[in-house]
Amino acid sequence: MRASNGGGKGARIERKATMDDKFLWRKYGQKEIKNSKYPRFYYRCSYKDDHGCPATKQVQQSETNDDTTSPVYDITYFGEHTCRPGRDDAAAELVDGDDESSTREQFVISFASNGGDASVCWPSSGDDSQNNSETSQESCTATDGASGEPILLESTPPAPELPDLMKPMDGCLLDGESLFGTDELIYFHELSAALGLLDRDWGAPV
DNA sequence: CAAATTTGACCGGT
DNA sequence: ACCGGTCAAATTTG
Repeated sequence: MRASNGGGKGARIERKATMDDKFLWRKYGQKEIKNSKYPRFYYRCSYKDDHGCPATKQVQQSETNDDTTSPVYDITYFGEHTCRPGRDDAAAELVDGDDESSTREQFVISFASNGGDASVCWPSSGDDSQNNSETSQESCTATDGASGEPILLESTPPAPELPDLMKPMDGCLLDGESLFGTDELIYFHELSAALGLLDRDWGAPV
C-alpha cells in the first residue's frame, strides 16, 4: 500500500506512443513483469531530490501493438507534480512536436468502491497532457449509480483468441488487480492519429 | 566534472 | 514463496 507514491490515490493511466512528457523524469528501476512481454520502467520526478515532487510514473510497452506497428507505451502516473513545470521553462524539452494537436480523446473514470458509484466523462480536447487533474476531478461527479460495479478492464493473460483488434482503444490490461482500492482517478488519453504522425526518431533510439 | 543511467540486490507485500 | 517495487552502487554519457 504505502509505496511512497506520494499519496496512494490518484492513478492516471495513459496510453501513448511516446513516454516523454512535459516533465523531467529520472529512471530509478527496471523490472520484468511476469505475464508481460516487455519490462516495466520506473520513473521518478527529477525534482524529487530538489523540491520533493512525489510524482512518479511507470512505463511499459503494450504488447497489444508491439514493435510490429508503432510502439505504444502504457504510462501510469502516481501522485501529483508539485514542481513548476511551467510552460516555458521545462518546455524546452518539447522542441519537436511529438504528439498532441490531434484527435485525442480524454476519458475520465472515477472509481468508488465505497458507495459503488462510477462516473465516466470526457472533457473536450484541446489541452495538452499537462497536470490538470484536480481541475477536471470535480468536473465529473455522477452519483446516479450508472453501474454499481467497477469497470472491468480487459484481461489478456490467456487470450489466444485475438485475431486482430485494430481498435485504437480496446482494453487496458492491468496486472495489479488490487491496484485500485478506494477512490481512483483514471485518465485515459487516446491518440488516434498517433500512428499517422509517428515518424519521428522513435523508431530506433538506441 | 557532473549528472543520469545501468544492473543487481534487498525489502515488503500478497 | 513469489512478485513487484525501491534503493544502492557502478558506469556511462554529455
